[in-house]
Amino acid sequence: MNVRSFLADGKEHQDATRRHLLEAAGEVFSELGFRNATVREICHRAGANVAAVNYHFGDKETLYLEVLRHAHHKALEKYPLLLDAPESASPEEKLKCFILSLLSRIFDKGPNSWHGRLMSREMIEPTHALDSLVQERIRPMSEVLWGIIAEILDCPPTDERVVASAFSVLSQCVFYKHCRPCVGSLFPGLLPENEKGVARLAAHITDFSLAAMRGFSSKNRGKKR
Amino acid sequence: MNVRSFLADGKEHQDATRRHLLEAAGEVFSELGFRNATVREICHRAGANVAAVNYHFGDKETLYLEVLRHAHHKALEKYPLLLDAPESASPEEKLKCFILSLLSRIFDKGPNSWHGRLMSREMIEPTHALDSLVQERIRPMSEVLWGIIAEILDCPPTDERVVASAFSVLSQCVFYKHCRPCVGSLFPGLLPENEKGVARLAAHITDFSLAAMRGFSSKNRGKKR
DNA sequence: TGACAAATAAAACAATTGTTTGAATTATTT
DNA sequence: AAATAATTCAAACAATTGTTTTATTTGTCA
Repeated sequence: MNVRSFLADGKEHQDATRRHLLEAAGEVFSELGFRNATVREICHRAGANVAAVNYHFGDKETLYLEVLRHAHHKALEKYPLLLDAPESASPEEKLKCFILSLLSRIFDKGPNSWHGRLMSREMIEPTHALDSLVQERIRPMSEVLWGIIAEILDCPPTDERVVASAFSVLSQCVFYKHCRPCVGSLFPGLLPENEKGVARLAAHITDFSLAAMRGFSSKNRGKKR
Repeated sequence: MNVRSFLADGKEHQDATRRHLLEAAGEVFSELGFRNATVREICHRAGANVAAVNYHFGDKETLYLEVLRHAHHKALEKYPLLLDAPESASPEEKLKCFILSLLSRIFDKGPNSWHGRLMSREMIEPTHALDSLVQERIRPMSEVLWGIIAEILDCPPTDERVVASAFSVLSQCVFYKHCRPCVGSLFPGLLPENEKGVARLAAHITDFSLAAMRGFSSKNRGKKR
């Protein structure tokens, strides 16, 4: 069938429709979810024929998998897990960077803003792709977070309080995305509209979580250190 | 068309198919969402003909609205906002009850377990019904929570930290439901499987949030009291 | 019991959607 | 330039789904 992907050597001007399909599909999938997105709408936005998806990707599901992979790659390329935090930074500083990076990915605007939305949607309404998404993307991210929190709590990373606290941090980050219509209807002022808003939200979540964990680790006092 | 709903006086044995449709629709809608749920599957589970939905409710969307109303009524009937907490309880105790009640509604098992799932789904993938859901159900709930947190933080209930902290509490509660497949794949031990698991999760969220807010309010020290 | 309304059932309708087909067009190679 | 492969396109197919229609059954009341 399509052999060009195996020998794409500088011929980026080729595969134009394929790339257009990936971009359009990313938008449509992130807006409507896998099942509600229609191949016709995707092809329309890509300026391609209805048969283009099946010709270039085989079927709708394979296209979706390719879109997820593409988004994963692009999102982490733009926002590394800890942004520009140096290895020597304190765990508190790293946590702040982690939260800001995650929120930035989730609330990214611009032509790639659908990356975060697609990931959020996959977490809520999982397809067959969830397993690999968790293994390749979410687990490594979680392990970084576990490491940071273990340092803050002064616990081994496998301690249940570490995992629970990590989920508490993550939950606050994804909440504003998952429940955006709800939050917007309830208290519009808290929804971040720009980079400044994202930073403000990140600051709150960081403060809240650090205060919580300081309270936790104060119970440990005397056990370690 | 159907006039029995206006004069249903003790004739509960009537409207059997109507009730069966409501129950079946609740299950199917909560499992698949509004658009992915099919009238045929609902009618099949209700043991009714395909035309039953249109005969008894007019169309699929009206059925969905009726199901939401039904679920709202039943869920709050079973789990009041603060459970059995007395009016004189401390705000910390009230917060604990609030969180346990919310989690109980979300993770309720049994024949009515779809109530919480349906609400969660409506928050994530809203239909036209979201507005009334927020006004009738979520806003009153939030105002109770704001009041509790305002007491804990010793702030006026309109303070931005109160609203942000309330969202931090809510986010932790809904996270395990919204991201259940993800959490299960990442760390299965934390997903509550029974009443005891729900209580344990509620305890963690309460501890975490109270510790966070104690840290917050300590910054206020000297300003009030 | 018989007339009338309510409820149910089977079938069909109309719209949507993923996919396939086969011809036409474009690009690449010999 | 001719031949071959790759791509695009219009049309149609097959399956699904919300809704409607029409006939039949059930229940109620005079």
